[in-house]
Amino acid sequence: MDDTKLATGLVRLAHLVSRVYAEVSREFELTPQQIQLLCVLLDGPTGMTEMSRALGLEKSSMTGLVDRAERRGIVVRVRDQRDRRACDVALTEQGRTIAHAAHRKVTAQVEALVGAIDPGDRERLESVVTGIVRGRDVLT
Amino acid sequence: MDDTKLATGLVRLAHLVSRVYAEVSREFELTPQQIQLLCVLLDGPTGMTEMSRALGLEKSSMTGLVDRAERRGIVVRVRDQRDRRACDVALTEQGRTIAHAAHRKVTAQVEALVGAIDPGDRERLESVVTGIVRGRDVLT
DNA sequence: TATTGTTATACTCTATAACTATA
DNA sequence: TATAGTTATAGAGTATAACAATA
Repeated sequence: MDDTKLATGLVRLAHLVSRVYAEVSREFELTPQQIQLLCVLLDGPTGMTEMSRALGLEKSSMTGLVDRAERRGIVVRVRDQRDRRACDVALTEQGRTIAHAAHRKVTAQVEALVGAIDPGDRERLESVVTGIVRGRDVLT
Repeated sequence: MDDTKLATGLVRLAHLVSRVYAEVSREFELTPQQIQLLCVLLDGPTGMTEMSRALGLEKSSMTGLVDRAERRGIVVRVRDQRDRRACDVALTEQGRTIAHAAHRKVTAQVEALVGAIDPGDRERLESVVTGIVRGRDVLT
């Protein structure tokens, strides 16, 4: 009974997925973090504080990340009218296009990684992975 | 038939694992990359070129990574006697201790993330995940 | 006073290009 | 010439601490 075998496998699988993420990001000439930012913005929170929590970053790190993303024209800061300390981050049109395209590519490549597996296994794996992730992550 | 559900779940899982990795690394006052380096050295290649391939890094990035790891006393460069251009990187005693401890912690936390699942499912999943990862990754 | 976000600073990570030394 | 690794450089990511503006 090796209680760590599944965990070890999942860690390795996660590394493989990270590699895919990095490769796809490069195709768009962006960093993995910038792609991640775009994907969060697709259907996640938009405030700096909320996003830094979602991404597990300090607020000051968010500032820099958004600064650089803004310089690249993929997001814009929008001042919040109700609370003038706050701001929302919004995708530009280019940002949204890249977000969707990157998501599609990553998904396709990860799917290719998984390859052909028994449909029953697929369903089991899906439900386990979904169970693990549910409520713990905002990312795409 | 949603062909992207599993892939999306795996991407999210990868992010969660990265978070676990980052948190554990912090406990040891090392970066995720340094912990990864230690884990590769536990049973992977030891030459600079081989390792850079295993980690998906440029040789020059490896140089810096190993420089900093060496400064921290967790690895040492050992000159290769047969080929005097090359060097092996070896774990120090402290490095080996940290590598094992970090691996245990990461594994335990991911295992906790997985939670209780049917033993039959677990076995199936193990073999599926192992199949996906086999031959594609050296990391722990 | 508490919260939102930024600035200043220091380190780390990474890639590209040019290089040294050895094979 | 080809290979193993380093150096130089530039940009990106991150955290901590101190700060400004607003609530």
